[in-house]
Amino acid sequence: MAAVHSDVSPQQPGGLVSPTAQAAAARRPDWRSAFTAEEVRQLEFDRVVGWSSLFMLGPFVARVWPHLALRDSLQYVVFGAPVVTLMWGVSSYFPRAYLRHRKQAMVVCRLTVFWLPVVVGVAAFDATIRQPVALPVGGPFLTAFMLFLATRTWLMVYSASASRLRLGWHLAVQTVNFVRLAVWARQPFCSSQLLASPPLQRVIRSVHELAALVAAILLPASPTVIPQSPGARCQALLLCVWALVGWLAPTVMLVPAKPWAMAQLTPGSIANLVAGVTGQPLTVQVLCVKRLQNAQSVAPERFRMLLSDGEYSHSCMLATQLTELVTSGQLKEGAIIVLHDYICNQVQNKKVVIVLNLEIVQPDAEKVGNPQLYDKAVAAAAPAGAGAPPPVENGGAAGGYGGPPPQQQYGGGPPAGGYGGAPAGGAPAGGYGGAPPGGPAGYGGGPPAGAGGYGGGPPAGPGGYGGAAPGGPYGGGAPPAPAQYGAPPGPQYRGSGPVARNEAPSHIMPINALNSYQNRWTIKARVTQKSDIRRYSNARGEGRFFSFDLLDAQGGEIRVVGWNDQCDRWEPQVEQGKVYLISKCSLRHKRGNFNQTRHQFEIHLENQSQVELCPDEDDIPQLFFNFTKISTVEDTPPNNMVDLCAVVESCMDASTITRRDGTEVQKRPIILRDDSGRSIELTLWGKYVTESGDALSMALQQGTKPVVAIKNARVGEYNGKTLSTVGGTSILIDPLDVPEAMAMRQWYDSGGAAQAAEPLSRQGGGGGRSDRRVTLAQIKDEGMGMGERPEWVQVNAAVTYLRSENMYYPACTGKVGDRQCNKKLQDNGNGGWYCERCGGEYEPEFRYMISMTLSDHTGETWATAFQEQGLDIMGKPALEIKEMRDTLGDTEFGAYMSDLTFRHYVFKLKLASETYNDETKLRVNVSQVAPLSFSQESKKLIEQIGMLDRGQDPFAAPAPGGQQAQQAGGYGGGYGAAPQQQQQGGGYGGAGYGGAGGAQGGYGGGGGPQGGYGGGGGAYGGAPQQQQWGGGAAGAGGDFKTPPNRGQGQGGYGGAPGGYPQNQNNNQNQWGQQQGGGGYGGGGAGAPGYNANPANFY
DNA sequence: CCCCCCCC
Repeated sequence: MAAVHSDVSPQQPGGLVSPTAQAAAARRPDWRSAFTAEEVRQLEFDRVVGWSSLFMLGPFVARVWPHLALRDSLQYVVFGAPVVTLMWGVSSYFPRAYLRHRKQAMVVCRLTVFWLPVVVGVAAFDATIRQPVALPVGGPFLTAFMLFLATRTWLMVYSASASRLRLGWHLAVQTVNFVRLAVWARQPFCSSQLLASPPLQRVIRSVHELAALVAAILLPASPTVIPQSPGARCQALLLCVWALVGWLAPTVMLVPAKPWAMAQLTPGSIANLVAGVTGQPLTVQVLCVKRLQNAQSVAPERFRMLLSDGEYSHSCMLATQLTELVTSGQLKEGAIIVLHDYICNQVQNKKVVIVLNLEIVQPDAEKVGNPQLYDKAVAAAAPAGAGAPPPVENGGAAGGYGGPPPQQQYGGGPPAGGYGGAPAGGAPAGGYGGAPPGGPAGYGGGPPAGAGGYGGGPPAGPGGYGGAAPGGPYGGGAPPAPAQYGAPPGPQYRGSGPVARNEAPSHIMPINALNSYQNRWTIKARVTQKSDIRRYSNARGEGRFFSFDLLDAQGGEIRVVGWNDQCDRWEPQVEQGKVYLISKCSLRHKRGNFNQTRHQFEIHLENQSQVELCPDEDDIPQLFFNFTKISTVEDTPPNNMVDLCAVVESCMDASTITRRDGTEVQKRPIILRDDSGRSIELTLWGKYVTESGDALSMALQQGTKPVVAIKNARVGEYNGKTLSTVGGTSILIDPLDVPEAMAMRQWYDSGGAAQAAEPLSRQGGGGGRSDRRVTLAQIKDEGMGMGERPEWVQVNAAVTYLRSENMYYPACTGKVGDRQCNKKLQDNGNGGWYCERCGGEYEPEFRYMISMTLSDHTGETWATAFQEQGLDIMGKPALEIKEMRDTLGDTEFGAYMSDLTFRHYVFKLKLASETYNDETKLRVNVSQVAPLSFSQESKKLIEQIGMLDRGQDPFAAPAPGGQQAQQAGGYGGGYGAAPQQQQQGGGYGGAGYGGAGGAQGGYGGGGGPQGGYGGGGGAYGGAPQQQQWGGGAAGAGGDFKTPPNRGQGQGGYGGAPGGYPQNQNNNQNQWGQQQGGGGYGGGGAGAPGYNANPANFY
């Protein structure tokens, strides 16, 4: 029985109860007696619902909490806690107060309820699903999740409006929710690459925010309206619809992300490619892959592909950074690929398309259709004045996701509302971001009536976004020459009207599109790493330089180098982490192993170069990671760079190392482990010891094992595999915005810590030392050091004998290179010392070379200690020992020496084989002497005992490190994963085609997060089966059931006007021009393009 | 215009 609640007067909370009963109730613990049976029923009901909600919300909150930004958390606390408390909590503890304050509570609830889905749902949930683990069940699972969340919201809204639902209904929903939670809690995270895309997240957020706003405005503000009334119910229902729609929209978009991409080739792709229409991912088939014959032998290997959209084909170049896709066999003939990023350059009357980023959807497929070469088709068609395919704006905003099928007859003039893109702007939502008021009028009206059709001309498109787009280029029949744009206009251009004016800013190019065909460019990027000034001197003289690495919003990386004067000029100005506009520099092929960026070029600063600080852009990630698991480092050749996300298991003490040139450097090894079941040693060098090492060891001392995200750690081969920091290494400790780090934390805290980790760096049984701890007997038994390479081990042993003969020698102080010669000098009899190696007389330095025996409980060995270690053992410089020996008597000196024996140390020994007189023997050199640390030794023993307990052999030799060298994946997956494309879409859409900026609109930087993905509440759907352009009107509120099938020409996807974000400076006139210029379609969907693992962006 | 990534 629903809705029995009647308003209770605040003045008479117990009005229905007699004073006697009230007094009795105050004395008695049972509060029920203070109320009527009806009230008691209501209160009992509220209590049950309240507690079950709390119980359910609790685990959810606990789970998403770590993923919430502070702002979101605060919102949750501010809005979420009161609603739960007021609505239900109070009713349990203070029923009377609850009744008295019920009205006020309802007001708070009502407001809060609008926020809850926004806060908990969008922020928290999006945060959790940014984890790029792609579960096969992700889609359906998310759908289920969304449904139930929506249902729950529904109930809350309903209740908040003073309506009542049967307890049974609540309980049923809660039960299902419990089940759902139980299932969900078992999954690492749900994931969808599509839903995880930043633009889509922004869109979803915007939808919710707008919906919340609308709901808040529509609902009456006075609490008196809230109690039972048909109006209140109606509002409640409206809210429920909103909740459902808000949640379902992303869900529906999510599920078919992949199937869409695979559905079929994008019609008109080739025409678009050649026309240089970018902004939408194009699904095409690779018909042929050929290596380019290159005149220069040094030039990198390049490939050419014949791409087909099923109807036409065109030859395109593959960017060299994608070469590996071909050489590794991933990209081959027949493959269905999605082009995410490409550029088209006019080179000597030929259109050269370079594919910068692609995704392989299907590695192998039957040839689709019978495509003809596009160039030939155009040539044949042009004279005839018909037939050649115009560039097709797929996913034109209103024009529908699939865009018109190429076979569509344009010539006959568009149907009413035709490609004018349907009044997309007319979507009620009006563009959630609060699209410019002029929006609908601007381009909604479709093409001018007099257009007389689209003219049937060959590619008319390019004229559009060149921006010149004079009113109505179509209709006239003569298409404007395709604009030479080379570089797509950047986000700056979006919606800013024609750009053929003088104040046109220079092109902001995606870094990945920089190429040697184009020298007027500007890039906008963040400095992710900056080097120190380095000085060098070589045959050509002395010089200095510095460099910094850039990352832009599309994930492109490139290094900038400044030499000499430019170094002096820019080094002080460029700051790590800041965003700059950079232009007028030169591009060179990158050389050498020092540049870890994924770009084939390097930017060099010149006299006229501009490096201009910009306000920060959230769109530009701080760092770009391409994480690998520790286990894969085993097969990574030395000197490769890897990015790792791992738990810091332990952190050793810092020590100072003397380099060969005598300079000193700090070193601090740490042990990393991850969920691949392996661990590895990472040596922090130099500044990393203090910058990161100190924080890490502090955290470890406090008992937490930090998670680190590391970019550019260098793989080394020493006792298995090790890692080192280099100048370009970045270490983030417990980064909140790196989902992988969150997942790693989650893994570690939920059982990962207890899992065994097999070390990739061969090392002792723990205690954090990097060399294996052995006994002297083991050295002999296992034949250590008898292989080709020396081995380093540690032993806990005592010096049992120090041979005093020849324990020091006169060493040559001459220089060999930058090191001291140290060869033994010959006494030439006249007080001089002669060096055979240096060929002259040198001052001697007495240095140690001590032969001694070491013993432990298992055996004994001879070993040699040189200068530094000798000093540690003898406690005095060799010269002093020499003087003692020369002056003291044998007995006294012998007593001094024997006093030095039977002291216990932890020795680091270098074991190597040595062949002398055809006899191969083990040579044992002491390379480090450390006094025994009893606590450390005890720890080690405890560990070893523990291993015995677990049935492991604490003395077992570790498995040899992987030796096989296999070229690491390099660009393959990682690169392809970067979402680089699309950025232009918004630009084109806005400027030229007059359509809404695509989803990408938001992506490109400058703004317009709302970039037109569909419009407000309902924009998504539409998808009526009409074969026309446009159809976008339907976008306003179509059904959400069926996603429009890409390529079938349904309208709808775009729907909304969103493309013109409000932060653009459009004025009405410009809109008008755009309408004229572009008219058809519009930017557009483009959503599927984002399934390119944007999770790598932070 | 071109630089070292360290140690046993």
